[in-house]
Amino acid sequence: MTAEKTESTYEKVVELAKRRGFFWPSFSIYGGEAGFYDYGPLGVMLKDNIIRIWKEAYLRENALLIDTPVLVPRAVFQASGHVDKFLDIAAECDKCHLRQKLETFTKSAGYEEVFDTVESGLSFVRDNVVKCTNCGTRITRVYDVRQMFFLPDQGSSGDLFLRPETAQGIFINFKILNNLFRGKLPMAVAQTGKGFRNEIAPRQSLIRMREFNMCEVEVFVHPEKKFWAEIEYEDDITICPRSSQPVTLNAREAVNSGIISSNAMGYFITLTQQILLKMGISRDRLRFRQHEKNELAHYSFDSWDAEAELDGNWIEITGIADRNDLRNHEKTSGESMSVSTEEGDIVPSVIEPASGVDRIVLSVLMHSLKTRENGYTVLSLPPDVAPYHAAVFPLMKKNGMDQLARKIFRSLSLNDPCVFYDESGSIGKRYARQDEVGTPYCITIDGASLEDGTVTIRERDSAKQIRIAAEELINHGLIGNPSISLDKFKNQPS
RNA sequence: GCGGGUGUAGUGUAGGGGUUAUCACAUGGGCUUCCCAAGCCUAUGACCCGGGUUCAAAUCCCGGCACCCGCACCA
Repeated sequence: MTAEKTESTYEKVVELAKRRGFFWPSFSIYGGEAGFYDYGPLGVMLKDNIIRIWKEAYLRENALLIDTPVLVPRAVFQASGHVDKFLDIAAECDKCHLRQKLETFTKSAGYEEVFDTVESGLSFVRDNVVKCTNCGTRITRVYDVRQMFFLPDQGSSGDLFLRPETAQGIFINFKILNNLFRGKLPMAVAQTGKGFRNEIAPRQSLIRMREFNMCEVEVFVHPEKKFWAEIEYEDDITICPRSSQPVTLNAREAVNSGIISSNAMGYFITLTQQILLKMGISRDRLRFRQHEKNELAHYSFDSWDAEAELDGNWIEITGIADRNDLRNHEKTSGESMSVSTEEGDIVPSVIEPASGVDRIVLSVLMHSLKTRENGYTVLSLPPDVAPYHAAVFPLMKKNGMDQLARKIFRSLSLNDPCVFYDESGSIGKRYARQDEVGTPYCITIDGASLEDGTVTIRERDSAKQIRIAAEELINHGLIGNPSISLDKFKNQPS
């Protein structure tokens, strides 16, 4: 009676995540709350590594970092358009209580209207007969579903909202930041932090959460040129332009041929690909897709999503949007957002690469999950993304091997705290436990170590090992140490 | 939000009105073991929550919550 079921990669990762401590549903002793997940010990380390890689990549672009509040007064999201546009106009059938977007009702009745406000929706259903798609009753009840959480009247000037994106914290500080940057353009400002969206139907663990981690950069460029820097990279990118077939080419070609609209857009699409690959996303399971016109957010007029393939579905993990927020804030606040250039005063345009950290964490785990021929699981994470860079084991807990192993562990962890010590169970069990959480190297102290100070170091993916002086590892570290590069393991026996 | 399915140790599961609630793996301790989840001994650990039916509910019914699938949604 048990149906034949192949476990999806998603299910394997969720099971592994709970069992080994990457992430699990929050608040579970009180029944849980949909859309919230806790990061466990290994998950925090993995997530922090992913954020670090992102941050380092943008520091190399001379980006400025900033950290602004999660709670934001109404005026900011009034100006950005979120208060008015970041909501769904919904309707409920009085008889069968079917609730869905008003537009879903009106479209199936043959109308093309789009609704921005409850008032426009109400007057439409007064003037036109719109029937329930389920039971045929006339629709009269229209209401709005806000996608921002908010705390009514908690601020000194009224309502406080939990930010749905970190970006506004950068825009409203534009003048201060640009002064710190000595008035130059182009300029990039980066922020990492939490965002909140009141998802109606949170799903798929880390993919759609109501509280989530984001990494956002606002790149301020000259509005006509939209130029950041020469695109030096020749990397092939899989590109899906709006309403046409996917092509593979590098960003410079794509910009020159007009497939990608600006230098800055092309530059940051390439940079995004490089960052995602470094984090452990698979090249052949990554593509960049341009938004259809009707898909664009209210603030954006061109947008490309980096999408990762997960169990056959393409999921957005980063969005690169062309937006124009400074003008809104200039208009609403009365503060000038213009910058003096040789061609006169201009209000910069914004190119925004924005990443969902949690979705990247899940994608990296799913893309890294491998199964050995013997059925055991290996997480093939990039060494500097893995929670632990190495594990140290005494081959056996006797003859002083454990004392020496602990000593070597101590020395290693002075320079690199991401090292794990384990002396329990058989050696094979310890290797397998580390494989499953992606630890790239296992260092074993054996009988010979006691004689000459060498240890064996086993590489995760090949399960092969070489012998090396412990001092070499202690002095030169684990990540990027050429004496333990992958080719050193190639010709070793299994 | 809608419809359907599922909820039993850390994980995966068996059972299905009265059981000391099955099994495996994992986990702790011990023995053994000089390199890949080995073996032996031993210990800990579970019926999602609330209400109802019943002499008796983990089991049946209702409600809630969570997860999964489909639809809708995804600024």
